[in-house]
Amino acid sequence: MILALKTFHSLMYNDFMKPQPNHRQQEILEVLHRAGGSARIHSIAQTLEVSEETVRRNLKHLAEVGAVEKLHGGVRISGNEEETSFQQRLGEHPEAKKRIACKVAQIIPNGSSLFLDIGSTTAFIADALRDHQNLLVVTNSIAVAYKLATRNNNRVFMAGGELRSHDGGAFGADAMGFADNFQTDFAVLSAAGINATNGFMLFDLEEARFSRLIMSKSATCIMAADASKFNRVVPITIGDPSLVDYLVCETPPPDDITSACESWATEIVITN
Amino acid sequence: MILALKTFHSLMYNDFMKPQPNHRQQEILEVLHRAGGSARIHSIAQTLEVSEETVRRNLKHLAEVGAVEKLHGGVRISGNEEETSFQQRLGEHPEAKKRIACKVAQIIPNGSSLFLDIGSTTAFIADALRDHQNLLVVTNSIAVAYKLATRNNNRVFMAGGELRSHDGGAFGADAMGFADNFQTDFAVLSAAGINATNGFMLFDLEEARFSRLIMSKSATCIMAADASKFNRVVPITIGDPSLVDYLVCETPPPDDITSACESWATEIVITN
DNA sequence: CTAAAATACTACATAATGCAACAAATAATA
DNA sequence: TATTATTTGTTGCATTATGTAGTATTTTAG
Repeated sequence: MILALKTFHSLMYNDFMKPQPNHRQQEILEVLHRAGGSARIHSIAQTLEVSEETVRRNLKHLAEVGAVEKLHGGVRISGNEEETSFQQRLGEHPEAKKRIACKVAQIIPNGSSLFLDIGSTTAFIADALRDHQNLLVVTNSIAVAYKLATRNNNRVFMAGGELRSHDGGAFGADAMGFADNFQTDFAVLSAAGINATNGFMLFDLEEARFSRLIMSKSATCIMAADASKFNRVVPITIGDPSLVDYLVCETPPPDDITSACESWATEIVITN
Repeated sequence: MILALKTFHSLMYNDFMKPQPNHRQQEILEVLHRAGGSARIHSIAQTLEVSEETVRRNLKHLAEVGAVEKLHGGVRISGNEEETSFQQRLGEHPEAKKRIACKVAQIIPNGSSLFLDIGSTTAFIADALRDHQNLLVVTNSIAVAYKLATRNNNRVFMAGGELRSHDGGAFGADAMGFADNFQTDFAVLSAAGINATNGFMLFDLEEARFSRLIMSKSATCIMAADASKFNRVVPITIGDPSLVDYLVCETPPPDDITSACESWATEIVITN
């Protein structure tokens, strides 16, 4: 009898039930993100100190939701967004990101002070700001710093430390303390996922912490996100979405996100 | 019977079956991207710590899908061209600096730890180190950090702070304190002037201070300088020239500098 | 052109990985 | 506390990947 029940349960579980979000899955996504988008099951299991079967099971759920793609021996984050290398990420939705970046650059006047976080969209924004002058830029992204330093009388403040190998970002307590010195006109952020319930989300806890900090230390907060981010499964929320003043995207978001933005007092800016 | 089955299977597999996605292939693509789009099978195998046969097998699958093109002895990513240096070509003696940079890169083995200071020649050296692997790089130059971070499993430590607008360098007490954390195999410096009396010289006091520090904190010190630096009038001396182990230049220096180098126990390396 | 070296391919044995079922541990709930 | 739901670890077996050795091919050097 008990046996029969258990068998029935496992059938239900394996074949029909939609798995709920699970903290282990968040951990796995975070490990994947830190590893640059792909990793071996063995290494994930070792990092999380669990058995490989556990990793496989949770990966199966994530794969069903479409968050990851399973490969023999390993896994990679699905979608083209979270690709293997930073340079590669730059090439994924270039046209949408470029349009978004132009729009963001229009919002920011010459002489502004701004935080720029790390991310592929942010790198495009740095490009779009190349003709701006007298900016004061605070960033933890090597790409942003490289593009904006030594130009147009800008002052660029780069947070130091070890640069993460997959995106060239400086994180940790030192970077947070560095950013804490500043109070700027704008914070320019990017999100890996947006939904009406949780607001703006990222894959990485450190990125989320940094984003929270610079949101709180700027007068105006601009979030940049292309349409692929809408209602995407991402583990970590960035923080209070009502701190975001503008959401810049290339197509109008779904209705639930639109109405959520109204409740957050977030203005949606669409590129044309 | 079993043998027959196995043979049948391997026939099926090799000749007809579509290969499954495999994490090894993902890893190979990542290595290729990091290596700038092409690499030798031998080096891929070494990087991934697997046999060359494994690399060849997976490369065969990737080639069937059209992701890569196989060459004898190596492979390259299909269709893609990789980025090259841009801004620095406008510099003073690009061809000499490039030759010097290649020579410096030959001195530095994979897996080394090194300081790289700021300077136009140093930027070329960073380019020349693009195929090195597992480097630990400490720098205060945004250009160096940008070129070497997110490549080949390097670890890059960038000194933070305000980046000088003319060269993208981080200086000051914070940068010095940051560099003071490290002890490296090599220090790679450049000089703005060299003469027999004063040794190596720079225009900028902060640069000179930083150079002195990293000279004292490295086992081997490499000075890069093109011929235009010989017997040039420059105000600030870098420090004890006998700490410099190698002087790399593209033509032999004048006799007085050559004999001075002998007294400093500095070996002169000429590019050919 | 020829010989030597490096690279590539094949076959097979071994190792690693994936999968399903079940047992044990943990958390949630009444 | 007892019960149930959920997660995790383990085992046995099928599938896939890898290393090795032998051989063929291509490249390089002379």
